[in-house]
Amino acid sequence: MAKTLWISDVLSGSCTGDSVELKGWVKRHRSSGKIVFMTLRDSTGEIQCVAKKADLEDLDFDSIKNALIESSVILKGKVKADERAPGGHELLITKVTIIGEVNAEKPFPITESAMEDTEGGETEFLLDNRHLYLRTGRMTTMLKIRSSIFGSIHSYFRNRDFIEYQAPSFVAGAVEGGSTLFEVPYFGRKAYLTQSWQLYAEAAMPALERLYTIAPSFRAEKSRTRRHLTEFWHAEMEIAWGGNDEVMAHGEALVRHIAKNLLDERSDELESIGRDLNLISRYADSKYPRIRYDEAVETLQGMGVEIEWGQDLDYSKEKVLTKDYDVPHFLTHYPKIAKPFYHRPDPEDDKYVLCHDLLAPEGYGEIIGGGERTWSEKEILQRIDEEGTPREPYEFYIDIRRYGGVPHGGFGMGVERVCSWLSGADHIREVIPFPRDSRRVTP
RNA sequence: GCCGUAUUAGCUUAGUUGGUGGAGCGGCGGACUGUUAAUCCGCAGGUCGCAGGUUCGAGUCCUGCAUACGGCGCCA
Repeated sequence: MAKTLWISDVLSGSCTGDSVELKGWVKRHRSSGKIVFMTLRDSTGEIQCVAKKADLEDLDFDSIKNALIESSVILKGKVKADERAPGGHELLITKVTIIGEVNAEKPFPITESAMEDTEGGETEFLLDNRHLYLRTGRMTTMLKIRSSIFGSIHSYFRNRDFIEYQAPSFVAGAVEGGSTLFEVPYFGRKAYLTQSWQLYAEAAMPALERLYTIAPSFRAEKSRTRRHLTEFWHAEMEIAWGGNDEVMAHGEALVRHIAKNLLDERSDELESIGRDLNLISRYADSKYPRIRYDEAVETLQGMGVEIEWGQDLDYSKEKVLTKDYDVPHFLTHYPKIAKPFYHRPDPEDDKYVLCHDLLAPEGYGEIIGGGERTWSEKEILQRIDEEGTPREPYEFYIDIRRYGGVPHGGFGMGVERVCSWLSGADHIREVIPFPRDSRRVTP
């Protein structure tokens, strides 16, 4: 039963003239009485198959003529090069085996009309039928792009002697603000789903020195935007003996590595969804500029945008700011009052912290947040007290500083945000198989 | 939490100043030996989101509710 021949093999021309067996699903289908044209798809592509009544037994002819969309079939036949076939090759069918029938009373619900571009992304119907929508061309392409990006993250870090390291998903305390924690019952106590690997990564930093992960993070944000999910995949790294600049250099190199690999591995897929490859080349080859928070605020004020020093830069301001950039850029040195305690104050001016965000162009916004950590015991206690944060839940975190603290830092990258940006998706939901947001946990 | 928009057949939708809800796709039946989202003929399929109200009469006007989608704050 194992499958050894894929549609992409046939389309490449390597078996033209051969008698072959193809396994796949019926994508489309048109018949003219004594001839049937059907499009067979598998994970690698689609090919036109032709059944002529004279070439096969009546039973086989009828079964392929009546096979509904998404029926699974095994077709035997001869591969022929033919200019009239989309893709240049077709299969002349001689034998048909229907493996999984589709019932006419409940035909495949995802029709062309259901996938017509309705304003601003996917309809409720497609979201409800996500389990079936996955097998359509656009979703299949997105999943391949996503896989390439995950692979690139692993190869970037592993090629540089980073150790992959896992943190728990059940945690007792917050990384970000407490309001965005998912609370789960835990044998009579309360636990939370993790928002970030970071605090646990810092614990392993003295052991491994260079570490990374790709894992889900959970944020109970009610945000309904094209860049938010409640469950997203988080690529995070942490390095010992490094500061903000080193971490930023890794962030830039990682993103460029992802863009370059994506061009190498998935150019066809990018083009099939209408993505301009020149943009991806530019992201792969350019340096990413770095600007300080103060400069950004001045620029915005110069443009007449209402913003006061100390205020965080929200999405609308990011958009104004990134309008004139055609590559990602870093925003650094935010005011201390806008950031949590684990960001290290700048020794040259402690109004600021040593941090950075990487903002993607084309209006996609923040894809990376990172920086240097507050690494001495004295400084971390001071920062926690300044913020009015209770010490107790962070005792283990403070301990790390009590036993040979060293300068260190890291970043977190929203993998779906990167996928969404590089693929040019309208909505972050398009790049994850089963998206989770504040209103949807099904299917 | 806030603001906005929508809800008509399995899907995408039309529906005028209130007067017996139309179409395309998909499905079923038929014709057709080179189609490209094939074409042509026919058939089935609707508590117009739910509950009230106004009216001789409501898909259409009003009120409430539900659900969804879009956006904001926050963030990756």
